[in-house]
Amino acid sequence: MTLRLTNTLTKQTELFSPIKPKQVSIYCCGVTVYDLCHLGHARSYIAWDVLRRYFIWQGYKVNFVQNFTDIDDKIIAKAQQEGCEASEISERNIKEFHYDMDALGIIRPNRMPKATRCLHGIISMIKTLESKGSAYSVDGDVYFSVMKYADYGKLSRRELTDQLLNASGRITSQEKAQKDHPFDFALWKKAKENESSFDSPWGQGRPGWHIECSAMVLEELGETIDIHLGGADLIFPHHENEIAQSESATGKHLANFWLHNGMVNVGGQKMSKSLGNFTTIRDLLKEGISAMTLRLFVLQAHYRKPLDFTKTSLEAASKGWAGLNKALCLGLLNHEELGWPQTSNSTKITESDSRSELFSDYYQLFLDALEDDLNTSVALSVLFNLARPLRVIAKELEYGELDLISKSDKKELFERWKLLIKLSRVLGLQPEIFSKTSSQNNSNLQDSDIQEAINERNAAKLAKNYAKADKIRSQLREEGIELIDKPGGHTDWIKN
RNA sequence: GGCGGCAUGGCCAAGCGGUAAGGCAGAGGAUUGCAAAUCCUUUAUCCCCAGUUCGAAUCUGGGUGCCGCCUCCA
Repeated sequence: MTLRLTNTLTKQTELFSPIKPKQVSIYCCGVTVYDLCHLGHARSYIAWDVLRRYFIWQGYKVNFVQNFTDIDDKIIAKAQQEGCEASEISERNIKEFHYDMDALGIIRPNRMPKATRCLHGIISMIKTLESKGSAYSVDGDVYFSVMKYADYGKLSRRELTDQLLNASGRITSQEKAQKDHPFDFALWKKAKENESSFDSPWGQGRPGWHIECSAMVLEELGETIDIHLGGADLIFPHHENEIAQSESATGKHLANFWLHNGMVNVGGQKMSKSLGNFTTIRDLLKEGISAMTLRLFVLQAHYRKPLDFTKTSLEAASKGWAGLNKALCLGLLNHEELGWPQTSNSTKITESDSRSELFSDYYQLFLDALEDDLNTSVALSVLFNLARPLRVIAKELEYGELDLISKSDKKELFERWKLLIKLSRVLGLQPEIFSKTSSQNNSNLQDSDIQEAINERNAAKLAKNYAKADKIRSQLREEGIELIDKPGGHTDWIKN
């Protein structure tokens, strides 16, 4: 295999080779659980889900760890606002996080440690850093000394002296006074009054933001891991600081590969909580945007590039998915007519049996695309090309022209469909079977009412009373019911 | 001020030196009483200028515009 990934550390697209053969250790920076996740989070975790599915597909044993930051200023602020414990806020949002990620079809990480449950490892690492002279404490706060780490800035490629101090305007004057160097950062923060806090050798307090990841990587995966993941906005300072801490503490490289995903933009600007221009995953799902549409939307762009979120682009993805889904559903809904074996809608990703001789060129294109730094745009184009003839069949089935398809064609089509299903699964795209009488029926009409209206319209059509027929049709349309006339006088309907 | 990214058809988006994937929209066609839905066909020389090369969207230099990061951030 020849997987190539763009490594932020070297700025090169490098051949990936794991520390242990056929095994890969991955750490992914998770969310701070103070609120619902938005589309930006979805993009990040969908991209990394595809990376993980690729490894599983290729027979790797993947150990994927992703943290929950369950204690921080915003969680504390929200708890005070709601008059509850910080843990209530974080536990609630962890549940919400799982709900959204499960809905998006993201495979759950093998382990999801919480910062507040890793205090032992965190404190022990801070002590190590203190003993090595990389950290110092000031009145209950502990800081990491950036000048003690020679390679500081190697990930984000910046010279501290060239940086605008306090560009974000978020540093307090107290902090400034305590620090030896302006870029020193907190490992442990002294608790303010009435704040959730934990015991430590430095008094009551809580861990700084960066240290939890360093401690968790060490505890869960070891000193050096294969891949470290996160959003591009974490490169500096978060990942830079993580490297400084971990490498100062262990003397080893933290991660061989650093991968960063690009941001989701809105009107050219980054989607973020602080700008208030975000759309939550929950809202999108509630609006009826399907999880697979969101996956397709995200995967149509390369993971490292910015992706602009607009209503139009989402609609385009939705329609694109509808077409792909039609092909994917073919073998599940119409296997009897086609004489195909019944296939379960399994979600399993396996390498075995997915290399069909008939369509090895598609297979190869797809594999090459993913191995080229996760080029999901090209991978998707393979899927669409694979799906096209299947969509034709779906249409012919609808019109009862099945006898036009020869037996050998049916067999070949089955191979094509099987490959499509399997490759789609690597991208996490699962067929979504909708019944027209879905529970989300928001119109007041019963199925029987609709059928009655259709009968009435068909009678009008036979009498060539088209004005009446069209009136019935437009009335139904206002209720969100779209009529589909089929040959032979039969009329089907779908709900928009 | 420093570091980094991006600029491809109406919109989104691949492309990594050999003459532009894919999705959406549009147009034409099949089908239809007309529609809708569906399927088929079809639409670009790649921000500007200068260079390297037999050949550049792709490399080099110079512009222009947009965005991200510089201690909340996926």
